[in-house]
Parts: sequence; structure tokens; C-alpha cells
Amino acid sequence: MDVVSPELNILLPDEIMDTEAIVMDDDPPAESPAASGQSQPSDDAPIPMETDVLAVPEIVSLCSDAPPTQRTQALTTSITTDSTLCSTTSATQLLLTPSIASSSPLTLRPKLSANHQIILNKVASSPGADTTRSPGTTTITPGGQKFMVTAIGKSGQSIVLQLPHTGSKPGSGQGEAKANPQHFKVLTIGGRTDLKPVMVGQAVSSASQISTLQAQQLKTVQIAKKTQVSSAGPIKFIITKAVNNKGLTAQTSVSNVITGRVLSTSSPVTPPRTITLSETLSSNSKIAISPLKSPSKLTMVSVASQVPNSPQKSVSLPLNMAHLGQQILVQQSTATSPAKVVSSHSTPMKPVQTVTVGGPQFKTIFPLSTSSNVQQIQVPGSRFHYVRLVTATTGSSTGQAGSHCTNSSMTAKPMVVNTAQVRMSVPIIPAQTMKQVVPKPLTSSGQVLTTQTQQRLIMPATPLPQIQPNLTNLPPGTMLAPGSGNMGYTVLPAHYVTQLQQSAYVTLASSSGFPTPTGIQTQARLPLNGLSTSDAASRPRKPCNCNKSQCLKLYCDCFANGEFCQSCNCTNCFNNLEHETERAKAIKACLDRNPEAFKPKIGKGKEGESDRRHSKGCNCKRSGCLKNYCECYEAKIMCSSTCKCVGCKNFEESPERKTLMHLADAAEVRVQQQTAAKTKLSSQISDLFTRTTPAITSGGGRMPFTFVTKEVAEATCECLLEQAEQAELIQQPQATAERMILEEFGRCLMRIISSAGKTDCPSINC
DNA sequence: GAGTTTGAAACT
DNA sequence: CAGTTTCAAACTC
Repeated sequence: MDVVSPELNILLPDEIMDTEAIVMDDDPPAESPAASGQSQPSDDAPIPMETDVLAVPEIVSLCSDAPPTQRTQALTTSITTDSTLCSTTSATQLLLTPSIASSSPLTLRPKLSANHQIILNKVASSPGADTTRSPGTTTITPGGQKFMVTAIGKSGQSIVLQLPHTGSKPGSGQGEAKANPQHFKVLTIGGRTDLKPVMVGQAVSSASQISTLQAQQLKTVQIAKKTQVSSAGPIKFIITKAVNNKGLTAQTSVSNVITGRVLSTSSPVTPPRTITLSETLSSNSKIAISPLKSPSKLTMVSVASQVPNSPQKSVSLPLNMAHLGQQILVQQSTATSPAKVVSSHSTPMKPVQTVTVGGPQFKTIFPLSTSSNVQQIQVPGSRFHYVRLVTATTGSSTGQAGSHCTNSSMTAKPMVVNTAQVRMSVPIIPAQTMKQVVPKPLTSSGQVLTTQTQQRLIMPATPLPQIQPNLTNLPPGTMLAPGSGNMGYTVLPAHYVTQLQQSAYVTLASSSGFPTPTGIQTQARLPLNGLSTSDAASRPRKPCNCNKSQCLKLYCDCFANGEFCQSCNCTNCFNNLEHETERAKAIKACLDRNPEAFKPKIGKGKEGESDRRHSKGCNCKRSGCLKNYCECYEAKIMCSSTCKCVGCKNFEESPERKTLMHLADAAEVRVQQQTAAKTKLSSQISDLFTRTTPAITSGGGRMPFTFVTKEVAEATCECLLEQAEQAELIQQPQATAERMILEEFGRCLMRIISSAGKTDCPSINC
């Protein structure tokens, strides 16, 4: 196994190796950028799983001739089969048109066109070409079986895009990949001229087959490439790099998004750039769908990042959400595989960010804020929200609509293209500030994207080379953001991220190409932990009161929910960005103790909501499981066989439980009534002000109370005092005096009311 | 609001 | 894995 540079290791988490490959077809000879934009749409041929036969291994190394000072900031990779797909931003674009004979090792030679498109032409590899590379271009074509790589974002950093071919035999998936390590296509695109040569060993498709060392050092994004039986269609990589030239700060936050995995890089004085890799498949092209643990939950997602002022930027990012919605796997496929394949659909160029999701079951809301640093993804059926960091782009970018990539005002810059099928293992707990958009039925191509701000998330990153938490089990609401230098991971709750931006949401729904069974909606709205997803999202988070745990133990609900403490009553809190190191360690410690620590305790049963049960079961002894001490009761579920409680009364036929439920229902009704009454009252008050305010300003139709000005009140008081003095002078009894005063007060009121109907300036005369 | 109870999490 | 301790939320007064 070859060794990957440490920088590369740092850049990507180990779990990337655990991803499932995406198959890409072999390509015809290189094409011009214009031609690439006119690629043919993929057909609907059945798509083999990644376990299918591997294609001929190919090695592609890409490296733009970017200035050394330029660094890749962010990466958004998307794959699409749409022929019209072309991510268009004002940024430099990289067109990758690997037309590769299936068996011939090749080197993509990046060219920088006048329009700032980097055209990667396949070059026949010479015997010694595999190791020959210019600075900034790292190409490894060992035996024509491998690809290499180039650097990416940071100095010396590289991202290896591993594109495993689908082999000649259908398969057994990862095990097969192990058996045929040569059948991987590693695509690496880098941009620095000062890149260190990165050697990429044989790609391993299965993380389980990676040695620990490999896992630590080799960061690869695997893309299974499928060989089309009929014919190898041209594969076009359209890489759009959105460059933010504005708002450069001493430290800009950058995110490398690798197919759902969030990686961010903080790089000083470097504009964040979003690179979108769109792979346009020919009609014959087929993308292997990774074997899903939960094929029925497979979801195709097309994600497009948008530059605010860009007329159009379209990206199709098929994502595969599986594993109870906690994984987003990039997949590109055509729609014939019954459960695992969703036909890719074209994404028409529109001046809106286009995000499409298709899937057998999911109707998914995808909040996107590609212009900012975060994309939030809500996965139905999961109480988590997924957050994707992407590079922030400013409105300075001017993209162009159309199938052709726009030119960039920038010269070629280091770019990183990550095309991979990666587990998106960054569950995000429903952020309380998150706005949700109800999924809307979409037209055949239509998806609606809301606007978004361009706040830039700057995440302090502390070097934590030793901490590489299992992303699949990170606390909900966690993002991993590689920091600068020898970055570690900055674990950010989505909740926190949400607060830093106005999230944009994209309504994702079924389109003609993405049938979305109604079951998806049903699943998406299943209550979790007694609350529906929407409820959970809107439920205000309770402030914790931790004192001794530093809010870094699961005792702390904030920590357990993957949130930063905010507005809490805790003391000595470390659950914040200022203590990201400690927090990361604490998370790791929790995961070490219990890999499921941050997963929902209340899981959905086989038959739906009624079967929700506590994953571990409670252990109550005194509460009878009828108090909130009991996690089952708190979650409004009944105890099950997994519980080890004593004297449990939290079962279906329990009279105590029924009584409590009735009481609870009654209380809830009262609360609702009170809430409704308050709402109504507020509405009335608001309406009152609405009606009166214009009158006040206009001077007409004033309400009586508006005439009780300070002067009027003072005059009234003088009248009352005068009346009191008179009563005192005539030595009236107190009762009579009071009566006189009240009578005078009544007269004053009458005068006020009378004056209100006549003049704007009522006068009070005693 | 202070004190008590409770059970999960953490620890041994 | 079981027993004990720690901890913070739930609960009571």
C-alpha cells in the first residue's frame, strides 16, 4: 500500500474510506468544454451496484496551475447525469472530460482555457509518465491501474478521489473491492503548484479492509466506476469553482464538502471557493449505486450550489441516504434498479439553486445555503438535520445560466474535486432556529430554493490530530470542520451553525424522475421521542444546569443533543467553541464508551410509530415508570421487554398510566386553550394597534384613550384635587368628599369623551 | 427556591 | 458485567 501524505490524511476523515463507491463509466476522448456541456443524458439502464463488475482501472491526476498562494477552500462535489448540467458560477471552472479507454492508464492534463475553465484532457500515459509530474501536478499512473492525485486546499494537502471501477463481475461489494484492488479509479484533482507528490496506494473500497494505518493516512473518496456493458459513454466532469473574492478576512472559513461529508478548512487570506463537480453521463453511462443497508430508504439528491447573483447554477448531486437517514451517500444512477436505483434527472438551468431529491421513500427537505457555508439537510425519518458546509461565495460571483460553464474572472486556482460516495454521518439535531419549508410538489424539474445569507462561519480549529471521531456516531448536530494547519476537527452543532446564518431551504420532492412514495412522507413525519420532527425542531431547548460535568458529559442534555450550551445556567461550561478541544475529546470519550451514545434512544419499531421503543430500555425502580424520571415515559412510550424496570406501570393496560394519560391530555387541552386565548388576545391587541396607529399619525378617528394625554391627565387630577379641597372647605364627611371626587372624575371622563368626538385637543375644565 | 428523589451516566 | 458513585433533571414542599 502506498503512503498518502499526512496532509491528505488530515484532510479527510477515516470514514471516507468506508464509503461506498460510485461507478462511473469510461469516457470517450476528451471533449471541449462546450462539448462537455452538451453531453448526453444518461439512459435509464439498470444500474449495477457498486459491487458490480469493476471497470478497468484508471488513474487520473489533475492539478491546475494555480498560484502557490492560492488554496483550495471548499469543495462541493456533485454528480449528475443530466446533460444540461453545468455548474455555473463566476468562479473558475474545471472541466474534466476524461475520455478514457477502459484499460488504459491515463493522465488528465489540466488546461486552463481562456474562460478559466480547466480542461482536463486525457493523455496517454507513457511508461514513465506515472511518476512524472510538474510541480502542482501530481500524477501517478502506476501500471495504468491507479490514479493520483493532487493537492487541494492547503499547502501540501491533497485529496484523493478514488474511483473504483465496477469490475467485470457483479459483486460482492466491498469484499470484491478488496479482492480487486486494482480496479479502482482514483481521481484526484488538485491545484497547488507546490503540492507534494502524493502517492496513492491501491484503493481500498472497504473501510473495513483498511488497516489502521491506512485509515489514518489514506483519505480517499471512492467512486465506483461502472463499466457499461453496452458502450462506454463519455463522462464529463464539470467542475465549477465558485470563488469568493470578497470579504477576505484574515481567516476565512472554508468547507470541503465531499459528498455529504463536511470538511472545512480554515485558510488565511484565501477566498472560499466552491467547486462543484458535475459528472454528466452519456446515455449509456451508468453509475453504480452503492449497496445500501437500507435500500428502501435510498434517496437521490441533487444539490446545486448557488451564487446569489449568479443567474443560474445547477448541480446535481445524487445522494444516497441510507442507514436510517443518517447517511448520505452520493450516488449516481439511472433508474432501473428497483430499490436502489433512482433515475437521474435533468436539472434545467434556472436562475435558482436547484436541489432535487428523488427517492423511493423520502420526500426530503433540503435546506441549502450554498452561498454561505452551510447547507442544512433535513432527513425525514430522522430527527437529525444534516449540515453541509460549503464555501461561501459572495454576490460578486456572476454565474451564467445554461449548459455551458461560465467563465471565471479568476485564473486557474487550486481546486479540489471530490467525487465520492461517502457516508454523511453528521447528524444534526433539529435546530431550534431552523426554519423548515414544507415540501412542495415539484414540477418535473422544479425545485425551489429560498434565498440565503452569506454569513461566513469561521470555526476555530484546534489541532486534534489524534481525534478522529467516528463520524457515524457523532452527536447530533455535529459538524466536523478541519482547522487550519494540522487541523483537527472542530465539532460544531448544527444548532450553532444555524444561528450563524439564515438557512435557506430547498424543497425537495419527487419529480418525474424521482418518484416519491407517500410512505416517505409518512416516515418523515413520524414522531420521535414523543415529538414529531417539526415539534422537535420547534421545541425550545431547555437550558441545562450542569455544574460539575462541564457540560461535557451525557448528563448534560445540551451535550447529549449535540448542541452547544447557550443561554444555559451551567457553570464551568466547556460545551462551546472556546473549548472545542475538550469538547471533541469528550465526544470521543463518549463514543468510546458507547458508540451509540449520540444516537436516539427511542427508535422506531418495525410497524411504525406505535412500536417505538427505547433502545436500551429503562431501569426504573421507584417511579413505576410513570414519571419523567423514566425515559420511556418521558418519551411517551410504553416500556418494553428491553426495560429492566421494577414495578413498572407504564404498560398498555395499566390503570395508573391511563389515569395519568387522561390527566396529561386534559392538561394539554388546557394549555392549548390558553395558548389559543393568548394568541387571540395578542392578535386583537395587535389589530387594535394596527388600526389605531394610522389614526394617531393621521389625526383622524382617534381612539378615546389616545386623548388621555399627559396634559389631560394632569388637568383631571387638578380637577379632582380642587373638588377635594372644596369638600374639605365645606367640611364634608370623608364619604361625601370621596363621592364628590368621584363625581368630578366622572364629569372629567365625560368631558374627555365628549372632546374626543369633537376635537383633537380635548380640554378639561373643572 | 431549597431540598429531595430519581435513574442515567460514569466509574471501579 | 455488576456494583457503586456521580450527576443533573424531576419532583416535592
